[in-house]
Amino acid sequence: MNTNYPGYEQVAVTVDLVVFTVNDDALNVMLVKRAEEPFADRWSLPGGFLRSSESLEDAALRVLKEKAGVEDVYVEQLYTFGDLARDPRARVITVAYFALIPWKELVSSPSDKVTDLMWASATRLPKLAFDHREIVAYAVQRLRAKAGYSNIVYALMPRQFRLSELQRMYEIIMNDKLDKRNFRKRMLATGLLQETGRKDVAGAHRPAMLYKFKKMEIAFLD
Amino acid sequence: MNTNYPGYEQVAVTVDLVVFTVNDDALNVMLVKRAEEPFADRWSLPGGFLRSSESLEDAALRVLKEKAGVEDVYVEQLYTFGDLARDPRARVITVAYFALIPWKELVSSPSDKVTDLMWASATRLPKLAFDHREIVAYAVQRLRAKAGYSNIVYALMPRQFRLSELQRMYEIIMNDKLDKRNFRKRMLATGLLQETGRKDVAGAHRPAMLYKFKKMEIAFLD
DNA sequence: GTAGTTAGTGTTCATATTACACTTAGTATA
DNA sequence: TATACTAAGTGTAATATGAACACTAACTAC
Repeated sequence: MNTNYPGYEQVAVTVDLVVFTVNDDALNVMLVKRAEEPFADRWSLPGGFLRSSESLEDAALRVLKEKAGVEDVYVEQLYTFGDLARDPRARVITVAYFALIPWKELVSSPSDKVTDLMWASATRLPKLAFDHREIVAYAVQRLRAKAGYSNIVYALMPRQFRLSELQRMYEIIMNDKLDKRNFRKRMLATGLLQETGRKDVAGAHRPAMLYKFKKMEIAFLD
Repeated sequence: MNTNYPGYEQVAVTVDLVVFTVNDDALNVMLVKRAEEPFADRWSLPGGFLRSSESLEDAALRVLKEKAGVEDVYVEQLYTFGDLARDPRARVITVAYFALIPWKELVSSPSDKVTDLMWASATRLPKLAFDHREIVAYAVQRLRAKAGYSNIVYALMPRQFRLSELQRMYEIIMNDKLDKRNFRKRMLATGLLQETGRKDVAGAHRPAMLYKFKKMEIAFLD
């Protein structure tokens, strides 16, 4: 790079991802096992160095594709962590992103090739490398806040779903029980849901109407 | 730095500040005139390169002290901008912060020495260097959102103030007119305000009670 | 055909938000 | 010293919002 700038000192930049999915009644975070020092063999967030030929967002999408094998999912910049001691070897700042992926998109993805990958409950994380525990905590906080005032939860749902599944999603993320009637009233009042006309016939009980989102955009509510 | 890391490529990191103050019935942003290329003589946000010996937050505070001559003001990380083309000379990503400073703290500060400095209305900015216009727009959006659900506006107020001044501050930031009675009811209901017992006697009218904040911390409301 | 399971539906009550107009306490000046 | 001027300060009624709450419907399994 051009080093004409005065005051320039070398700092490395990485991009780390907090990839959320909901499965097994829990909010799960994607972790990868580090192969190299520092923190070899320790679980960590998927990430990588920013290349000089790609934007931050491009880097985040690249990591997401490499590690999770997915594209076209919800990604948002979270925060930039730059404490001096966060990497014991060198000065590295990391731009953290978070991503939301419906579980169904993951089981069909080619990420099975990656062996040193796990999904850990966001509330029961193993020891993580660097300051990644702090990054996850921040991401959970952001996700909960946004679930409260936007329809961001959409990004975790499959294409069609029962209202009870949508309610369960909210309950898992917010870690709270919701009233069925009030929930349905509120959701339908947004005008963002559409009946598909199809019913799901799973189980020994009354079939449920399947819904989908009219648009996939994330919007502020109220 | 240690370059053992695989995949590392050189990227420079700067910190830029969107410093807000309210004066003259307008939300103003601090601008400095660039001395050097690129964008020499163009107005820009105050900023500087991240030094390898300081954290991101330290860098933001350093810039704030150098350019605005203030310490102990509200500072919050805004967003990190990293498009490829944002700096025509080299690959530079910038971690943007925004700061809130009561106007009264500025007039008494030694920043008068800095000559190439101006305060521009956030809605009537001159042409800015780099992608700084976009950064300001993002900061305004964040400030407005936070004014709606937190007491962040406190950070723009002097130590003592009339309720009508506080109302005016909200009106300027939100660009909206508020009802006097409802505003006072709501503010007093938060329990965060305290009468000082002193009245301000400015002008040919009934004197107003002066209030102060019980704590300076920024809190979420409701 | 009976038991089991989830889907689906309205109303009431409490709380929060909005709209709205007059009196009070001071200064300036005729 | 009375009158005009200005901003401070105050309450209530109407409306909208959010919370609590229980039964019937539709299907499968046995």
